[in-house]
Amino acid sequence: MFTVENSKEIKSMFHDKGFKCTPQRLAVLKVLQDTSAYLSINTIHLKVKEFLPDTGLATVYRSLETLVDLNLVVKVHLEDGCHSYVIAPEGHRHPIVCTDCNKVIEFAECPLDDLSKQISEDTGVQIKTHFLQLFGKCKECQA
Amino acid sequence: MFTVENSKEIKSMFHDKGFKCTPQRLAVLKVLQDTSAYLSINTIHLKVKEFLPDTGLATVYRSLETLVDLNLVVKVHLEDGCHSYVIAPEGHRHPIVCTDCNKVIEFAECPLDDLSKQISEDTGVQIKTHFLQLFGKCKECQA
DNA sequence: TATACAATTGAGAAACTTTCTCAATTAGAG
DNA sequence: CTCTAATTGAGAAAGTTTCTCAATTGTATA
Repeated sequence: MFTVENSKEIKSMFHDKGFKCTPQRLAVLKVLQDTSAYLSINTIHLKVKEFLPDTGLATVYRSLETLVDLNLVVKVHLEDGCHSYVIAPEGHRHPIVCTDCNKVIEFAECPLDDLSKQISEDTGVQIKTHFLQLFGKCKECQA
Repeated sequence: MFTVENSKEIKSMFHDKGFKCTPQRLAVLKVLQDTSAYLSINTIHLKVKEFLPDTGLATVYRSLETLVDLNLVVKVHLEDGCHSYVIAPEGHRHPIVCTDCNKVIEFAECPLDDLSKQISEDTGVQIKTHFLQLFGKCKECQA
């Protein structure tokens, strides 16, 4: 059977929410853990089938939904096209996406935390969440 | 025939890029101008057909592509689901989307302009663009 | 104003993405 | 080990987006 790193922790995360810890779900998680880049559903499906050849596409959709629910994975938007997924960053961070290789680099600061209160006062809108992605060219792709 | 506000300016924007100024394209633009909320393709199609009943769905797709190319319209992502459109804000601004009524409120400051250089230095990534949306509850929906 | 041409349109087909259905399987509690 | 409910795979169905092509239309030019 197939395992991911820290599988005990992950197992209890599944159980805490009443989800079963299935090989398919772990495979989807592992694929994303091993990549740290935005992957489309189809790419994830292909990579999962290297481990578990019988995995159906619908299961990949369902597994991703579950993993997002557990905050282990984030659903993201690329500039053209939607519905890609990446392993969730720890804490409150935002990704920089390399437009050449799709790799994700995180940066620590969130400039919105301070600004949100200011904006709430200025506009009267109760700010609840925000969505921020940066796009650029990573070191390797510059070379 | 159907006109939008500032139609001369808009007409020359089309011509400058070699696009024709068609009633369908103006209708799509007008629908978005009159709403200032994120609208899905289907909603836009319905509203356009109130003016031009024969407009096909494919034309709405194509018109939106053209309007995005002209920077008159922005393609955006809502929290669940994709591919909605809104009239482009002037200058470099980001939207606050009301999660109750989908209305868009803009705020002037872009916190990323200053931060981008800092992040480029820290991470070695050449930051090219960024994507930022805030979500909250607008004044009216709070009442 | 009339003409010619290339861009645009509508309609439906086609491609692609996502969700649903259901019988068979399986994880996990007892 | 057994039982049960959750999960799975497969394909159908639904939904979204793009493509094709003949007919139409905006506009540059005369």
